[in-house]
Amino acid sequence: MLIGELAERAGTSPRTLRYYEEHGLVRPRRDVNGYRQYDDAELRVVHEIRTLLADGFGLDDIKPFVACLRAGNESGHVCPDSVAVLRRRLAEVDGYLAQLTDVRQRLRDQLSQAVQEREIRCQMNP
Amino acid sequence: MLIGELAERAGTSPRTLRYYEEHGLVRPRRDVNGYRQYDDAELRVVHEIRTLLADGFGLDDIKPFVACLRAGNESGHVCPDSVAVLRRRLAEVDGYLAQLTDVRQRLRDQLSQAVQEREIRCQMNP
DNA sequence: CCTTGCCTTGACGCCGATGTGAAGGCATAC
DNA sequence: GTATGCCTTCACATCGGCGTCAAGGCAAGG
Repeated sequence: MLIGELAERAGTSPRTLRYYEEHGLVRPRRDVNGYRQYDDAELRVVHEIRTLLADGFGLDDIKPFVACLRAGNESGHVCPDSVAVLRRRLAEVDGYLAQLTDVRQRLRDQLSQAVQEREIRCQMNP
Repeated sequence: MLIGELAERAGTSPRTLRYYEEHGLVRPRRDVNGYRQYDDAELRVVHEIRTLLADGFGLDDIKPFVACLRAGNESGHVCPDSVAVLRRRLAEVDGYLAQLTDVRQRLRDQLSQAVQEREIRCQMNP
């Protein structure tokens, strides 16, 4: 499978696949041409990468998951390193959630306060 | 008040204040030197900017709030434009919260699944 | 006069995952 | 031969809120 085909099958671009390779996440063989040649297992790997990216992981965080898959495991998140990353990310997400919840509360407060100010002003200029 | 003093009083840096000015958020007079000269009201403005930034607003979003303050209002979020931005941002934050909540759920699922796999493997290799 | 310490403008660096060319090689079909 | 459509590497652009030099002006005190 050439890079274009894998890109299409994975719903991404050749540029992106080369970027993953540059960061050691994907390792194609090379044809006599110099063309990258991927086997079917790489599709699974790329899907894993994309899913984790969508969940907010960085490429560095994703490495253990890929290694775990390559080690023959059915899923990438059963290995100790993956679990460590999962825990770290979970803590991060909890932090963001707390922050966002605070922000949301402040926003609501400010909105309702703004509305009140308006009502007061309307009573003053009837 | 010179830029260094305002920066210190606002808990930020001269570079940052110049950046705000570049984006039309702060408008100092100029001394004969060419030095920026700020009056005390600007401290309030800078505080508003910093608070909103901390709540995730971009500099463009903040403009209406500053304008509202300059228009003589006691708080920057009572003007219609500010309220519009507040609403938009609230919707955004709700979106992020939903997303993060999903991610969090997936993370927890993957973690518990990983733990289960482990237990199974331990039973197999006692 | 020289140092110190403020100020000025201008411009590049960062971070991360990609887009977007440029310039060229290879393969297949006409 | 040439048109098409893959592929290759190299390298700059994006977004935002600054940090961080660089090179220089101005003020005040020794």
